[in-house]
Formats: sequence, C-alpha cells, structure tokens
Amino acid sequence: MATDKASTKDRLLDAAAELFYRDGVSIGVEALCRSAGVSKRSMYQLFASKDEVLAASLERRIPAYEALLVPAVTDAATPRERILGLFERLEQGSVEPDYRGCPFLAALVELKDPEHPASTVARTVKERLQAFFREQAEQGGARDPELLARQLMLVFDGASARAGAGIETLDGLTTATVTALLDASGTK
Amino acid sequence: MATDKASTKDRLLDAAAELFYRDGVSIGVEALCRSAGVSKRSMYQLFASKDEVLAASLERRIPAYEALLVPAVTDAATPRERILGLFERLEQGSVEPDYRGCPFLAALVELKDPEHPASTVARTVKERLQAFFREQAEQGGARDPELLARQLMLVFDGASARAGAGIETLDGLTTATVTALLDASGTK
DNA sequence: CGGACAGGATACCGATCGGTTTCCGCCTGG
DNA sequence: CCAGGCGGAAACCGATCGGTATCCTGTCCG
Repeated sequence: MATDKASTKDRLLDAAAELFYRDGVSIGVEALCRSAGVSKRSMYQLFASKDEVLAASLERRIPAYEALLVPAVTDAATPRERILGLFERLEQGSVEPDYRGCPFLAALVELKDPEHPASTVARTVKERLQAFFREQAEQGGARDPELLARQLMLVFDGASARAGAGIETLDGLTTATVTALLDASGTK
Repeated sequence: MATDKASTKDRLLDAAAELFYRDGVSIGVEALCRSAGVSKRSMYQLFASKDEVLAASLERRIPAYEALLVPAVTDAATPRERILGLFERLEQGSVEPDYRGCPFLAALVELKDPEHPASTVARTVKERLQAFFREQAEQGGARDPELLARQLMLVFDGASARAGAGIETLDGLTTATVTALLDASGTK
C-alpha cells in the first residue's frame, strides 16, 4: 500500500523531473501525466498544483545531484582536489548528449518568480553548494573563503548554462579557470 | 507611410523585448499585442509567427546592448582596462531593480531549441562578445587568448544568470574574478 | 469629395492550458 | 462473495494558446 502509493508518486516525480528538465517548466499537466502513466486525478490528490509537482520533482533530484558532485566525506583528498574533482565531474556530465545545464539554475531562470515554491528549492541547492565551496576554501586556507566560494559559483553556473545551451564544450575549461582562482586565493 | 509602418513595428518590438525579458518567452501573443497597442492582424502582417517576433525583438536589442558593454573604439585604455570596464558596466546594470540577467542567455535557456530563430540571434551575440574578449586578450599579450576569452564568457554568463535570478549581488565580484584571470593569463 | 488602404477591434478556429469531476473497473479485506 | 476504496480514463470547466478572417473607422491622396 505504502509501496504502491509511493510508486505512483515516484513515477510522477521521475517523469516530471525529466520533462521539466528537457522541455522546460511550461510543459503541460496533461503531457506530464500521460508520460508518467498517472491520471490527473491521482496527481491532484498527491499535490495541490503543478507548481508543487515541479518543486517536489526538483527536491527529489537533490540527493543524486549532490552525490554526483560533492565528494564523500571519507575522501582523503585536499580541499583543492575536492573542488577540482567537483568541476571535473561537472565537465564529465556536460558531455552527455541530453545535458541541458543545471536543472536548478534553469528553473530559477525560467520561473522568474523568486516566490515560486520551486525557486525556493533551487535557491537552497545553490546555497548548499556555495557553503561547500566555502568550507573547502576555509580548510584550504584561502585568503577570502567567501569570495572564493562566490567566484566558484560564478564559474559553476556559467559553465552549466553555457554547456547546457550548447554554446560551450568545457574541455578542461572550468578546471583551468578554477585552478587560476584557487592559486590567486592562496588555497592549498 | 514608412514612418507610420516603422512606428507600429517599433512599438511592437519594444513591447516584445520588454515582455519577453520580464515574463519569459511564454508570454502570449494576445498580451503582447495588447501591451504594444498593435492588433494581431498587424503583427501577423509584419511577422510570420511569434517566434519571428521574438527573434526580431532580440535582434533589435543588440546595438544598445553592445554599446552599453563594449567600449568605443576611440577609447584609449589598455585591453585590460577595456575588459574590466565592461564587467564594471555589467555590475552597474545588474543592480537595477528590474534586472533579469542577460536577455540573450535567458532566451537560450528558455527556448531549449537551438534551431529556434531567436536562439540563432542569441548565439551570435555571445559569439561576438567572445570575439571581443579574444581580441583584447591578443592585444594584451595573453598566453592563450582563446582560453581567456572562454573563461571571461563563463564569468560573464555566470554573473548575469546569478544576478538576474537574484541569488548574487556582484559587488565587485566579477572585477575581482576577472582580475585574477587576467593576471593568471599574463594579460597586460 | 471620393475612393483606396492601413490598421485597430473583435470574433473565430482548433488545440491546449491548469484544474475538477464523474464514472467505472479492479483489487483488497472482512 | 461482497463492500469499499484506490486510481485510471475521460468528460468537462473557463481561460488562453498561436493564428486567421471579418469588419469598420480613420486617414491620406487624387
């Protein structure tokens, strides 16, 4: 029962994540439910509105997204290596043919409304990534950890957007850029 | 006659530029024409489709956009100063309350279709900016002008997107970042 | 003064939007 | 075996989508 219900919800959120990512937030409820094999009736029993579905589908992506990018705590590398490793994984992911950029940044850009429930989710993800950068910057002895973290976010989001839009290929570009910024900040 | 016709077209494209920028590309033709004080009849005499209106409205913005960012050729500054000045003007523009990021990058993100006529226009603008960076990098003696130009585009688009989404304030952030990259590249 | 044309207003087209409701079949527990 | 409820299918709601066609007024030119 709990499994069945979760399964319906899971199918819906998985399809939502994929369609919102591929086609943008303007995708219709009809197409969404058809693709998920879920009736609109069930969708509106699980969620109050399409906006809530979007927010939940983004929230659902967070664990996999962070697990892909952020190194495990057991990783014995230096802060510098952890940061560079994250950007390497970003570059690896960006070469996949259906890569469309960071889904959270895309949601923030498409929904221009910062009050939208999905915007709140997306902002949280960005803040957590920036906090990770800041922690690593502190551990690495950066001169200004907050500045370095903000610079790395600039590079991260710029690279995501440009690679996602198909106007940049990121072949070592971010690692070269991040290396220069790490050097300039005195991060070990 | 030519003036009248141009005036209708101008009103339409001005309203289109503003509405597409503020509300996104999903804004309807009805609302667009209402805001422009132009009938749909006239719009469809001037343009084949809404997509063409979007592309034309983006194209129309190019001169003002480039004039705002790119320094005049009479400017006697060094390449480094020209690049830094461009980012200073970006930061100045980003503090305006209705700033929503680079309209060309936003269009590329929202229209996920690279074949869309407006995507072509937006890509051209990005390529021209990158070419400007590359020229300045060459003049400044950068070790790898193409690499530096791509790095600057990363910073430019990352900063536009983040400031436009309201998750970054850019208070000297880009100039600090660009300075580090210019230094690392050996640009005078 | 008259006629031609531009262009705004508006109705209309089929399709889709987000969201609600009805119906009915299937599965489960008693 | 039967009662109840979950949930899929689909009709339905008013609104809007992109796009077309009709109408009618205002303007300009001969």
